[in-house]
This record gives sequence, structure tokens and C-alpha cells, in this order.
Amino acid sequence: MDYKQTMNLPQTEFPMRASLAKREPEWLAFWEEIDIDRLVNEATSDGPPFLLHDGPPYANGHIHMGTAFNKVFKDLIVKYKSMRGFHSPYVPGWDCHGQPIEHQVEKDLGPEKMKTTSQAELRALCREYALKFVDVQATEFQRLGVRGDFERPYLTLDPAYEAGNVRIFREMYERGMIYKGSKPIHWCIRCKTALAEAEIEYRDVTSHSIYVPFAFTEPPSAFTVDAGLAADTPVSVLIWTTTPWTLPANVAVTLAADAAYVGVVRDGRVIVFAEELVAQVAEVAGWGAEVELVRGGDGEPVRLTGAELAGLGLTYTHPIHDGVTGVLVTGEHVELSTGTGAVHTAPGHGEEDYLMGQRFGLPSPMPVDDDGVFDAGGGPFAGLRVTEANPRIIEWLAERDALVAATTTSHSYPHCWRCKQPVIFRATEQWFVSMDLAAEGVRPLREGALEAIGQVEWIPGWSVNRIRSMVTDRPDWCISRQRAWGVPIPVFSCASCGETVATDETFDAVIALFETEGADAWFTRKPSEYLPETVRCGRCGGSSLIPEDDIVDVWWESGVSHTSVLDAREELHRPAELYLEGSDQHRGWFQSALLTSVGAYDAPPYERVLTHGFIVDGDGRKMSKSLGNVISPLDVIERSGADIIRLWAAAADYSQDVSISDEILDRTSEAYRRMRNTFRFLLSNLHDYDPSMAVAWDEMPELDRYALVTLSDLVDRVTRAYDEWRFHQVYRAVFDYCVVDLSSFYLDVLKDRLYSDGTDSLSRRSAQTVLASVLTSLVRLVAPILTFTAEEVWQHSPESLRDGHVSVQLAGWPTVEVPAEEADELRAAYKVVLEARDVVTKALEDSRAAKLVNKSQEASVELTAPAEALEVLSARGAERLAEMFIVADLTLAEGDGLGAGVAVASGEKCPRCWNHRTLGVDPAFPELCGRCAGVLAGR
RNA sequence: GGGCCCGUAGCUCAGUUGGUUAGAGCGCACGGCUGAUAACCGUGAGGUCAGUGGUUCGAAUCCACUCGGGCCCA
Repeated sequence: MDYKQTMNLPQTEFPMRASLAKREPEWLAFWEEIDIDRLVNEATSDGPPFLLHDGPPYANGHIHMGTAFNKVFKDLIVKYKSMRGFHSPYVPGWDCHGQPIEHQVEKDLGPEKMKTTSQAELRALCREYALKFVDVQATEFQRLGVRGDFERPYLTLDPAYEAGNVRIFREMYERGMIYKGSKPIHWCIRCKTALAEAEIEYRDVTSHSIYVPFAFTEPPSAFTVDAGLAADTPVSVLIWTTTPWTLPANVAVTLAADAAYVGVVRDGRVIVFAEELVAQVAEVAGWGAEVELVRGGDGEPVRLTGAELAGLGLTYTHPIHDGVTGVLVTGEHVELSTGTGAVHTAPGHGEEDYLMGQRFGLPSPMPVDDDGVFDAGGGPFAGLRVTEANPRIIEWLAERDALVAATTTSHSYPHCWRCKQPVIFRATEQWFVSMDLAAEGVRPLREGALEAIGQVEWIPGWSVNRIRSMVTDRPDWCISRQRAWGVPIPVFSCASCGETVATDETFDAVIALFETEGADAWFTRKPSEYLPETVRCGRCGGSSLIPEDDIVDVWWESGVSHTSVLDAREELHRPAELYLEGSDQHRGWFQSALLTSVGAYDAPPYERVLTHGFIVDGDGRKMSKSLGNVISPLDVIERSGADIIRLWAAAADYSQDVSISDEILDRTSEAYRRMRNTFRFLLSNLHDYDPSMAVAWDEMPELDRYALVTLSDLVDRVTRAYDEWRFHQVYRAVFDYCVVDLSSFYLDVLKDRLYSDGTDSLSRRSAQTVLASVLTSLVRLVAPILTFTAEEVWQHSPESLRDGHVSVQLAGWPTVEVPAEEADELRAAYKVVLEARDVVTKALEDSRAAKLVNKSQEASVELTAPAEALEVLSARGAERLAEMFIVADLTLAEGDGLGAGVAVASGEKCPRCWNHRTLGVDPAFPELCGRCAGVLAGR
């Protein structure tokens, strides 16, 4: 007889093979059909708010693993929070303006077409480009399972968004935090345009290399009288430069604070520079092997550190301009490998020079116009182009005996990407956010930002150190860009006197203009068309105004999303409960959002900030085309499915850099399959169950109660891990539970009861009661992570277990209540049982190796245990223990330690349940064991 | 060069305030089962805790330096 038909074998439509790449799109269609985002937001509308505000990725190109990781991360948090009942609307955003898009559009157009393209047309093309990639990325993010308001995302090019920039600018302008200053930028004199770092190509060139002594106005005594030289011995500091044309703009010489400086005696003068470089300079200058140093009374060379020298308050005669002097300062950027250790400093012509100028309050002359031609500030070189001026300046210095050496050097120098000509560093008018200056009665930004940082929760904790040190040390924020694709700096200048005009009236008008027509109108309309007639220049009363040409830094734009999005949208609010981005955003969005929020409202834009590491390869190296280690999320979706990416993301410790490799993805897929099979087993044994059959706690076999305790522990552990942002521990706990608690123990033991006991028996229904609880809890626990698979499980679950929820995302969070005191007893007792089980399985393995038994059901076990353990084990009973160890029978005895002996069971194999028992106890079923006979007899 | 951070078995992670032979799961090897079957169960082998030096009775854990890696600056 085929007893199979008489048993309750597993049945399910839930496929073992996931085929995620094929099935996931079907679930996406399902969610779209039921409008899951709206349903969740409605269901949680009365819940406490938990707003995760999306940082906008740049709308340029396809998503990569970093953006995929970030979005998946956000999605699992939003889904967890909404399942917990929080109201967590998620509005994805995109950063649409900026140089990379403009640059790409310009490249696509080509130089010829560019010439005939108006700014308005260029902006239209940029817009088209950005919107195209918003669509591309939106599709890709959704394919990853990300849920949100993709119907109505926020875009930084939306008119209302653009207007928000003006609101913040106005607040900060009126609070005295925004000023106009000058700053050196890369400038192409041929294209007459500013260049961003990304538009610079570095090439090797041969440049002039000159060593110029700057004569001190008062020779320092340390190098003269103190060393036995005449008090009026001329003393100079020797600088080195490869750009002679920047000398007219010199204002200072920067020394290395800790380096030693010495004086070389040469033709009756003293030339001071770094001791380390004496031999090098002597060679270039042709001084020969014997270099005479200024020596003190002890015969040792006179040495002063840079700090000491700068501390003397010396001034020097300007190398070019009569009657002008410069000063000595110290800075960290001074190198001692080449040059003289004394750096010619022209704040108008170099980044570091500019920073030195800021720090020491130096003037910042900039005598070069847009074409690279010296104006009157060029002194004797006025009217010359800088390139022409170089040889003339060298000649001029030589004539005045102010040239120690002139040679050439080869080094890498920035060039324009367009015309391939060398660029220059040139100070231009720019707009700045001041970190330390503000209107009367207004707290300066740095101070306010630092306090705000202290009010925010930073996760992980070290993250606060990073943002704090950055805000503490950062220079003023240059917010203007000489570009077309962006939001204008919303101010005007008076056509007659040049004064800046920015008043309540103009701001109101500009905000209204942007809201109705977008920032494009700034470039197509005349101010007279939208400004009130009453607007006048505050200085000269002029009424003709010129709109500012520059646009605002894109970091500013994304930063103001707290206003343009959180304040502007009804369903959102400021501050957000959470910002979540990669660690690079300490310099980027976290900071631009903080500074604009504190600047405008004196309050942080977020309550907490969570940062994750970067995605690197299996060896911890960054992904790059040249290393050939790039893994595309789109490929992984195609090959393995989005849930594999989601599981990988959840399993990683995001507080460090996160590795991905083929091996890691393979391991992730294996873990996925393990969990999937666990779900499949649960589903397949619940096909004939509904909650009306549920068995009460008190009626359950002890093992089932213990199983509920472990489930309850799991729910607690997982919930805590989610709440404490430790997602990899969620994964860990769930996975270990599936493998250790369920698969290798509880489910393995349960098979006999589920398959062989009476369909409607208490023992089987009790097991199913537990399995139903495990299934409906577990599927919820993993739903934020395995978003597709959880839905698939949900839809395959008996309808009676779904509580009327059309999607698992609407099913809420599980709770499993167990009596606390009894739970403690069970945990303690089963610790002993499981230890004994380990001993038994080990003994079984030994007897398998000895060819004594094969399956554990063939074994008869004698278990010995010390008195204390024996008491616990006896309390369960030998029969229950045999069931839990899946052996034929078991006897207990007291012994020194835990030990197990194995013998071949005496009974015969029951053809129905495959256990080794005494058969034929029921004459009606001579070949069956007693239990199976009872089941078939309907007892 | 500076700021912040990281480096425990092939992989992903545990290792409380320094304290017995450094743990887990996966993978791997071997075995079992064939009523979770492109599944399931068991056993086993894997680690100079990046390296060096130091503090200590005792360090994966504290300190210094070195090496390797990441982000951001320069």
C-alpha cells in the first residue's frame, strides 16, 4: 500500500527557484496597480511622523552601486518605520542644475553650434538632458524596489524649488551673512571664461623659473650687526616663481613656520632663504661649491625659523612697484623640496595665496583684465598680455640686479578643455557666505552651525567629529558660479553707480517671478518687466538695474531643500527626522543644508544624520573603470534580482566602507535561498490551516511553546536592531534563526508530527499554530529588506493569515507574546536539551562512520548526564527527547558528563512514518506502528 | 601633507568596562537522507585578531609607529 496518500505532505505553489529577475517586475506592477505608496501613507496618516528626507542624486547617467545602496538603505528604513505605524512619506529628489550637465550639453553641441546658441536655448537643452536622466534613474530606483512618490518627485529645476533659493538668500542677505568679495578662479583668457575644476586638463609645459630677492626695507640685525656685518648691509628674502607675471600682484612672502632660514653672503649683500635648499639654489645660481653663510660669534650659521623671521615684523620693497612694501607670513603649504622655502604670495592669483590673504587680511590686487592684459596695476607692464609680460619682467628684474637666477622648468600646468591653452589664476568678483560676520545682533554662522551640530544626533557617533572639524575650519563659502545652467544670484546692480540693489521689494518680485515662470525668466525678461517701478538704487537713486550674471553653487541649491521641499510640501515638515547619505556629504549636502538652515532660521534642518561608507571591491579598493572592478546594480538585478542587492545592502556594516564582489554576491544569493526555502517549508505545511484551528498556549506541547519563545526573542532582537540602526544585525538574527532555530532543529523535529499525525490532531494543529505565527512574523520582519520576496510570500500565504491586508507592506509589525516566567524556564531547560542534542548528533555521526546506522531514526540512544542536567532532561521525558533528537528511542542515565551511546534500534521501520517502532500493535494494521494505525483508524 | 574612519578564518559578522584553549553562520571537505529534493540533516578542517614596539601579572581589546585601504581637504 502506498501510505503517502494517507499523510499530510507539504503542498505549495510557492516556487523553490526565485527567478527574481523575472518575477520582481510583476510585483512592481502589482504595487502600481494597488497604488501602494498612497495606501501606506493613508494607513499611517495618524501615526507619529518619521520623515526621511531624500538627498537628491545628480541627474546625470545611470545609477551605480553607490546610489543603489543609498536608495535601498533609505527604502528599508522608510518601510520599517511605516510598518511600525510611523507616517513616513518618501519624496525622491534630483539635483538638476550644474556644470556637469551644462558641460555635457556643450560637448554634444560642439563649438560651432555653441556659438549660435543663446543662453536661453542652452538652458532648455540642459533641462531636457536633466529630465531625461531623472526618468532613467526613477525607473532604476523603482526597479530596486524603492517605494515613494515617484509621480511627484522634487526637482531642483522646478519653479517653486528655484524660488526657495531666493527665500533663503534673502534671509541670509538680510542677516548680513552674504557679501561680495573676490577670489581667484581658473580663467581662460582666450575663451574669456571661468573654468570649473572638471574643465581643466593638466599638461606638462616648460615654464620660466626665476629666483628673485626681495630687499628688506630695514635689514634685520640678526643677519647684519649681530653677525659682525655692517648695519646697512642689504638683506633680501629670496623667492622662487614660475609665473613672473604674477609679481606685480605680490603682497607677501610666505615662510614655513618650523623650517630654518639662513643668510647667504653674496657680493656684499645677504640673501635669506631655507637652509635645506642652499645647495640646490647655489647650483642653479652658479655660486660654486663654496657658499658663504652669515655666521654668528660662535661660528655657526645664523638660523631663524620661519616663525621667528616672520615675527620680526619686517617689510620688503615691492619688486615691481615703487613705494610699495610687502610683509612676511607663515603658512602650511610652503614646500622645502623645490624653490627657496619662501613663497611669493599674490592673493589675486592663487588658491593658497588667497587663503593666506584671507587669514592675514592682506590686500588682493588683481591687475589683469578678462583678456589677460595688465591694467594700470601692472605698473611698467600695463597694456601687456601676461604671456608677453613674462620675458619683459625677467629682463626688467635683471636690469635692476634683482634676479639671482633665471632658468626653465618642466611641470604640469592647467589648460582649458576647450581651447587647450594654458589658463591663469585670476581673482574675480564673487558672492560669499561669511562664516564669521553677520549683521548687528545676529549670531555669526559658524557659531550657530556649531551649536546646531550639537543638537543633532549623528550616526555613527564619530560622524559628529567630522562635520564639526569641517565647519570649524572651513573658509567662507563662495556661492557664485560663472555659468548658465542654474539659479541666478537674485540681486541687481545699479546701472549708473554699480551699487548692489537687493531689497524686500526686489526679493518679493523675484520670488514671485520664479514661482510663476521659473528662473529662466531671469535670463529672458528685463528687470523693468517684473520689478515694481518704485525700486531705486539706495545710493544714487538710479532706477535702471542690471540683474546679476552669476548663478548660485549647486550645493546651495540642494542644501535649501529643507525650504523648497520640506516647508513647501504639505505632507512634509522641517526639520526632517533623518538625512541619510554617504560620508562624502559631510562636505556636501549635510553641510550646505546645515549652513543654509542655520543661516536662515538659526536651526538645524534635521534631527539626525546617518552616514554610510563607500562601496568598494572585495579588496577594499574603490571601484573604477581602470581597475576593472566595477559592478553595476543593473547587471546584478538582471542576473540575480534586486532582492539580492537589498539583502547585500542590509547585511553590510554600513559604518565602514562596504565591499561588493562576485563572491560576496554569491554568498548573499545562497543566504537568500536558505531564507526562501524556509518560507517555502512554512507555507507548504500551512496549506490546510486557518486561525480557527489555532491551539492555545496551555494546550501546546512544550516544544511548541519553546518555539514561540524563540520567535518572540527574535522579534524583540530584530525590532531593537532596526530601532538602533543596526540593519546587518537584523539580517544576522533572521538568518541565524532560519538556519539554527528552525531548519536544523524545530522544523526538522516537526516533520514527523506534521506529516504523520492525524490531519486534525491537536499535535499537528499545535505545530501549525506555531508555524503560522512564525510565518506571519518572519515575513513582516524581512519585508523592509526582501521587499519583493516578502510580498511573494504574503500573497502565497493562506488568505486567513493575511488579516485582510492586500500587501505585506500594510500588515504592520509583529508581536509575539509569551508568559515571561515560563519563557525563562523554557530557555533554561532547552539550553540543556540542545547541549544534549549536540552530544547525541556527534555520537550518531560516529556510529554512521562505523557503518552502524545511517538515518538517526534507526538509532537507539543511551544518554548519560550529570545529576543537574539529568533532572532537566528527565522532566522532558525520554520519549519527548527521542522525538527532539529524531531517534528511535532513548534511555537516560546518570553519569559524570554528558555522553551518548548508540545502538541499532530494535524496532522495525514503519512503512508509513519511517520510524523504527514495534509494528502490528493494532491487529487491523499489522505492518504499521501504533501511532500510524491510530491515525488510519481515525482515532 | 592635513582631518575623519577602517583592517578578527575564503565571505559576512560577534567578541561587554583588557582576564580561561578568539566565536557564529555561510562557503569548503567528508558523510547521511531521498516525504523542504537544483532542497534538507550531521561531522570536520580553516585565524601569527594587518605588522612592529610599548603599557600591564595579563591585550584582538589601551598607547605609539609602520603598512594597506576609504572619504574629504591640500
